[in-house]
Amino acid sequence: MVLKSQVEWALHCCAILAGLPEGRYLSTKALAELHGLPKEYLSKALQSLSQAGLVHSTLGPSGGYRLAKQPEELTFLDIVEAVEGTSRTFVCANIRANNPCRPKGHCDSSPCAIARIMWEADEVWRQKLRDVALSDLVKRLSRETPRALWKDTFEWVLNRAG
Amino acid sequence: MVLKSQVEWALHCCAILAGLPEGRYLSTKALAELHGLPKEYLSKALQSLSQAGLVHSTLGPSGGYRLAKQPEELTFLDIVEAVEGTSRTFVCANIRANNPCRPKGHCDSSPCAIARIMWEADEVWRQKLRDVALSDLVKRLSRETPRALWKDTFEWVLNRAG
DNA sequence: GAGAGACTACTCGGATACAGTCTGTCCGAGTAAATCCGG
DNA sequence: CCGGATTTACTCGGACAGACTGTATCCGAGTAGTCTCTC
Repeated sequence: MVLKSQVEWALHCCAILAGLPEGRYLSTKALAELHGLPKEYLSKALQSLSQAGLVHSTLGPSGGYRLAKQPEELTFLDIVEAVEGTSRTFVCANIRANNPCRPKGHCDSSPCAIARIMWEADEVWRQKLRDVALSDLVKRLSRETPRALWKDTFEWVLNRAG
Repeated sequence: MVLKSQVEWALHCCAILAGLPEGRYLSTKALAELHGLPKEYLSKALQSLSQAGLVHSTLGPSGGYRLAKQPEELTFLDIVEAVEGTSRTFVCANIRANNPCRPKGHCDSSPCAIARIMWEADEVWRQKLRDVALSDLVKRLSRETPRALWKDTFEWVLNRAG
């Protein structure tokens, strides 16, 4: 059970988009080159973000993507769920219903205890991701990235931004 | 990103095995019939538990599986990791290294901030699963399952146990 | 110089392969119980 | 009747296919800005 690589890509792209000046757009091509990723496939991840309403897109030359909200209002969970889907990581097939000792017509009043425990764990995972805003990520990255590289990168981005 | 169905099966099987008297074994066939599962495939889940050292197996007639430890010493995480593997749910491809602005020979001192955040979330998920022992599950199940069904089930199991 | 039409660059979506994993099945190796045979 | 060797029945464990999802690529349709050509 591993998250798709698109999750990582989407997070990196959002971090870049968060540093984009208001009103500017950055194309899939630029994002793909910046991260060394296949453009066509990366576009699928960005489409997911777009469909989830996290980013806004514009067509035509100098088109591309920008964030649809402020970085403070976007959480890790928003991005992860946009790509990975919102369904829980544990699905309960309710196999207890197959117990041959079970009286016919017996109906379970509540979900299986196993499922509830697994869902609780799933929920703390999601909560942890909800607690981190995109702005927090940008702060961390700017602190940990060498000053020169950070500056060069955003110069590069601005040259490519429409 | 969804856990395999074998995880659910393994948890249910361990709950049954936890109710088995000391020294008795229960076969894959019995566990499969009890849960309405394909015997051959369920055996793969049990093999995983066996390889992880969570259960002990015996061959021959009246052979099968029993827990290798006390239910208090087995956690949800043990069982989940035995089936699903211990690797993290987020893998970092370190795509920041592909940044064309990066000076040659630059070496990252620490893992990417994105990976660290994702790994923290992964860790709280695991911790939540670590906090629940198999004995806790059995307690919950015995409380929530109708008395008669609970009794009949273990009678059925004891008749099949070698 | 201004406006209309053609052109270009980009996004978006669908169609199409390829690979890896999950699901499911089969058969062989090995063992414990049961049986058989000799004493 | 008893004990040991043999047979048998049953188990686990690994090897072997099919289905599904994730990964990756390509191409066409639609759009907005740009360019060109005409008046």
